[in-house]
Amino acid sequence: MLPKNTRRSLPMSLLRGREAVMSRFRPMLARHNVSEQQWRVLRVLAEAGPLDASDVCERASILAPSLTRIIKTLVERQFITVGKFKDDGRRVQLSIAPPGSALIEELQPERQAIYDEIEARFGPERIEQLLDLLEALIHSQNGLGEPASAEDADA
Amino acid sequence: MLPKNTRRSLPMSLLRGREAVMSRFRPMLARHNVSEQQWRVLRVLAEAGPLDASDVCERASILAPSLTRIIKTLVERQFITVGKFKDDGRRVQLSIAPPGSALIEELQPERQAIYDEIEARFGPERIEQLLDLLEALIHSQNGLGEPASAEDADA
DNA sequence: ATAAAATATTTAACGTGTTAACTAGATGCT
DNA sequence: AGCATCTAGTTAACACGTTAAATATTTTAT
Repeated sequence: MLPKNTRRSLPMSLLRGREAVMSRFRPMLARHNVSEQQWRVLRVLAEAGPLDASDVCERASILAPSLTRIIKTLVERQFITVGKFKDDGRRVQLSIAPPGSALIEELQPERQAIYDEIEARFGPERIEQLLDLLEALIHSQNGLGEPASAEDADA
Repeated sequence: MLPKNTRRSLPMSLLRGREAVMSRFRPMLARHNVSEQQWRVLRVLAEAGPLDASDVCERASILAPSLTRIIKTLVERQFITVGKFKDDGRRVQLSIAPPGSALIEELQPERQAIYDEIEARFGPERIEQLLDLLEALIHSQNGLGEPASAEDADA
């Protein structure tokens, strides 16, 4: 059956849930003039080393046109560097630069504190349950509506 | 402990989860030239009758500046009507108009089908679990970081 | 080798998210 | 009444989401 009201629907609840969590982190990011998405790009590059733009898009859940803009501002602020691959002139290699790493390290304690408070209020077990459910949800809906890539077939 | 990697974190998982669900509805909305947010406003007004702008913002999880723009386009397309309250010259009353109701009714079967497929893939029980967890998450984080309104005190 | 198809990224255009500042109308205080 | 304060909504400015189209490069097929 359809969700009767607007409040108990998957899209709305996921939106509100995300907002509830992000509202904790937003002030920290704002103080350092970094957007949510810029921060995700920095973290991905810090975690997974140099990557091409497509990989960053997928890992940070950012669309390519957005990433193009983000790259521009992060390079201007010297948080990342860009280079081209020798064997493929189309691809761009993104790497985190020292100021970028420094920012991540600087914010680490505050991130920790915020995450701890969220966990304390919601409960560590429920966080795990929620993450498991979300992962299952994502996988359950994978590769529908899209032209279906090769991997999804019956491998 | 902090989420080690970018994938298993609450903000990212909530974002991906929402995207997994919304990607099913987006083609339907696109075919009718209605944005996600415009659609939420229409549904809220259809469900809860005439409301002022603040109520719509809260129910549809849309910020006031966005709603101002959305109102403009929905009025132009005659999906809603606006009026002022007699007893309070600041407030705006929003009502759904016949073309708006018609659109909602027209899309109802397709919405149903999409929701059914999501449910079939993910499982009805897990949807309920997820909605319960999200509700708990939202309530657990309520009224933090904000100046703390009167109601939140110790009522 | 060359044209066609595929891939990686960018650009464009429009709508929304987000914060801050602004306007207008309502409330409260003296 | 008159002034400060609060509240509802709008405007402004900038960044991102989203789709479609464009560009450049690589791969595939002939």
